[in-house]
Amino acid sequence: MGRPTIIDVAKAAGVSKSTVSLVLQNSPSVSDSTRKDVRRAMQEIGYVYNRAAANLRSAQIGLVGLVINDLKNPFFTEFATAVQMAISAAGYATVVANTNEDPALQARTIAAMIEHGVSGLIISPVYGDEEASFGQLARAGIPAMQVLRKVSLRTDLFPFASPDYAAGGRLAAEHLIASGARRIAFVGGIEGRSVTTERQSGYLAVLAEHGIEPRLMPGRPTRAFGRECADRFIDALDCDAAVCFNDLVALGVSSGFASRGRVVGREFRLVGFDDIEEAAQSYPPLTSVQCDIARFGRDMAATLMAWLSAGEVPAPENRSAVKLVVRSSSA
Amino acid sequence: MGRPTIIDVAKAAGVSKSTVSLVLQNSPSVSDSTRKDVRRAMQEIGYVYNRAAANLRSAQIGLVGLVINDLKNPFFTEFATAVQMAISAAGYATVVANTNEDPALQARTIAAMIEHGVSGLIISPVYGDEEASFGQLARAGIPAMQVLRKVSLRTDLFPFASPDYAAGGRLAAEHLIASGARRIAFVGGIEGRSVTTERQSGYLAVLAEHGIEPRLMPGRPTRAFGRECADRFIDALDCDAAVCFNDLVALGVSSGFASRGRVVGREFRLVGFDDIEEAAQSYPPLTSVQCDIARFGRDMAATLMAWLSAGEVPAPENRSAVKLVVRSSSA
DNA sequence: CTGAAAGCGCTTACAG
DNA sequence: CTGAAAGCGCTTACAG
Repeated sequence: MGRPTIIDVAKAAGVSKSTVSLVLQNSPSVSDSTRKDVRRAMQEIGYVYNRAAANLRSAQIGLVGLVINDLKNPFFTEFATAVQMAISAAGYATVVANTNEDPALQARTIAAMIEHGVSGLIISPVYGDEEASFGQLARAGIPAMQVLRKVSLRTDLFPFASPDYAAGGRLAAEHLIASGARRIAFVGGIEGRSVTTERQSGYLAVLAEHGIEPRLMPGRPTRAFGRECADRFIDALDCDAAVCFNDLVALGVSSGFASRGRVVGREFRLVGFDDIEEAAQSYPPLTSVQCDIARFGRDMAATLMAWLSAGEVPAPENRSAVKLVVRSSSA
Repeated sequence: MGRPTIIDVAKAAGVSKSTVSLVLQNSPSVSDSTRKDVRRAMQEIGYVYNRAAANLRSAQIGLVGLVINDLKNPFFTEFATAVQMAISAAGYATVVANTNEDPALQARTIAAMIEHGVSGLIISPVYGDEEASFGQLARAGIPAMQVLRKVSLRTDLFPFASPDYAAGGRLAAEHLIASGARRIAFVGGIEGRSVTTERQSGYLAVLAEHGIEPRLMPGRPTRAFGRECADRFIDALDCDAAVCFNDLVALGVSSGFASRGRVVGREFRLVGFDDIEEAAQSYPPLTSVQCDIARFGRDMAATLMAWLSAGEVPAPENRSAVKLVVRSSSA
């Protein structure tokens, strides 16, 4: 016989199904006693609201898509959980998917989310083939924000927001120079990608101002790459400090130093980027550019909600402030 | 005018809407030329399938809920991404939510997912008030698996699966004894919780067999607690080894030792639990009980799919094999 | 304050 | 192989 419907509730309560529907929507035009009867009937027969049926008739609201390029990276995990919890607190549900840096998977994921009727999306996109993913959204006319990485240039359609990476690069480099470092490398980040370019740009600008030669060591944003670089610093390169593309690389450098019996700090100053939770917990504690990613996630959720419910289109580009948290890895 | 519907497609292609529906379902009873006409019409007018409407009429399939107690913990992150990607590969969508160890939030989350019409759920539950969460599922008759933590005892309704924690505790303790350790602590895990009890039980059994006095140091499953314990080991306690509740605690102990200028290994042997990715990358590399959580996640996805689509009810309780990965933190 | 009717975009028998 | 009709569980005007 399946789940009870509003018709079953109406029968049990002795009213019409319209009245039940009004109760469901907390309409003020239902008398208190009727409301109570209906609510009781729902309890008794175990009624559950069918949101899909409701959405079919009325405007589609209530489902938001969250598409993340690498959900296993703690920086993105923290972002995604903050967004999801804020959206859920606002009464929306979230479909989350990890696209694993795979453009084809991202395109399929977005197609599936559109079919499932999401009202809007927040996308931390993969690099590559943006047309396959963003083209569908443009045609469907679904509000979508791109965050953390600017991949589509159509920021009129897909407003972009991220922490101010360039400013973070500046802060890191200035701090190292102020601490006395002079031979400063920039470690990690895949060449040509927007986030890499931006994080490097602040570093490059500061070094140029001080007449210091930059040393770029591009590479994957992983602990493993950081460990490799630690060996290069110890065996071959003449550096006294490094700004890392992210904290994972920095933690890799730090652990590489440890495995060679050395400790980053005064002799080799190290700065990470993102300030993931682990940065403060590792030994030595890691100096890092703090993006306050949980707060950023909550802001993005609020921005999308305002877009969906009040039609407030976000600014095409928005950069949030960052700051440097100094710990003993650089002092 | 809104999005095009199958009626618009039917008009554009010059067929009835039933035929369009059959094309959508890849029914063999539509001629190839008709199918082509219909597909072309869909392209031209920018039709997108409305899955909610389809589900309303046919059996509800296609949406699976994934409810996770602490999505920021890398162990659960790795589990959740494995499940989500396997489910998505099977053509289902996933609604994911982090319940943040909050029973009330878990109950609200599950209620919302039921309203959104999930066909089934995979739940790594929070401890406490299980009736509020599982009661709804029982009444709604929705297939749901509890994984990683056994919270509801109704395993007939909510089949339970997890790695074999007790066996993991055994392996860890046996390895330490075989390596020569004699004063072995068990560090972390909140007292009385099922996972703690199980992980401790293997350790306790092995120590009893060898006539060794156990030393339980219960506590939060975090890096911070691990660091605290490192100080206690160095300053006060007479121990030569520890089995940790999870890798986070173990990494905390290891980093606590490092901050005191010492390195875990021969002088103090350390074993973690879960074998998260970081275990192999940290210094010194961490010996850990490997649960192969990604594979476990894919298995759970397959089990739920089989339940939903073929009615194969999972066994009430299932434990998957674990193994010990020995690295230098214990040798 | 409440009821009867139409409709949201699909699928599902049932004819032809 | 294709079409006309009913129905999935709601909401939305419109009467009363």
